[in-house]
Amino acid sequence: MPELPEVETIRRTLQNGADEQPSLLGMRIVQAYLNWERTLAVPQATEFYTRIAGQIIQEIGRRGKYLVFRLNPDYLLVHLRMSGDLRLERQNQPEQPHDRLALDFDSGWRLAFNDPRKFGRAWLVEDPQIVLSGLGPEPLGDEFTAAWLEDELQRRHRQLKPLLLDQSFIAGLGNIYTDEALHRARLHPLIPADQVTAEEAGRLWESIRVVLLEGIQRQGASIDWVYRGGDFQNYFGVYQRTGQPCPVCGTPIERLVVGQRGTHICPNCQPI
DNA sequence: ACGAGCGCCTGTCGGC
DNA sequence: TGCCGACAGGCGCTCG
Repeated sequence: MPELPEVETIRRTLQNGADEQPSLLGMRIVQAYLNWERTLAVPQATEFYTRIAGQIIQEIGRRGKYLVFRLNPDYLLVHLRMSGDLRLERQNQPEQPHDRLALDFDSGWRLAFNDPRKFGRAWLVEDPQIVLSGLGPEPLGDEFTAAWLEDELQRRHRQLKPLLLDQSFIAGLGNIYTDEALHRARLHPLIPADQVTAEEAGRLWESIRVVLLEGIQRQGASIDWVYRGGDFQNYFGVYQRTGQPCPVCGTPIERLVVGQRGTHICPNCQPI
């Protein structure tokens, strides 16, 4: 379930707490568990256990689709990939199927990293830049301006959709929000970046931000069996709406494959 | 530089 | 009912 709005929703919940759960801030890690070795990218499991014990959650940040837990002195980074999720629960709760990694705190709470498909990863590092250095700008940050986007598009010849999905170009967009942003901007996913006009680039810039902000406002999208409580899925214009009418013009939504990813467009609003 | 293909994994769904 | 392929919110790697 992880694109920028979903990861941001998880970050806010862990940082601020929610109805039935406290904020993680200030909690001290007393023990770590690893059920699937490959979930931990670095360091080795034995070093991980001894190094993370005793560290305290100082801050919970986000960069692109990465959650960044500032400890002391290390950083714990988590990427949920396709099916990852984080659960905060009491330590007397039973382990769930597909729990891959867990942290027990001095408060009696446990943070569990559940990930059926095992694509998710965690890193314990001194410096988060070791993991994050290749990422492009934050689409909701100050660096990401319409002028920047227009300029960068002019310098590339890639198809729009694979370019927007490239985390080294912009950090945080995934399949859902890319399809939604392109639809809102009335741009076909296969258009070469350098053929996008200044006006179209401005539309795309605005669309990316609006779609991400709406996703965050609706606490993300909940799809399939991975449910988190967000309801942005009820407001999709094109994503997973093949055959249904475009909310703008009523034309049936079409599905195509772009860069091996299922892609949804309105053929009327998004001509090639 | 860029795109296609594939690997990593498990689960769900639709068609036969 | 059971089997089988297609597909899934991601990304890193090869190979042209």
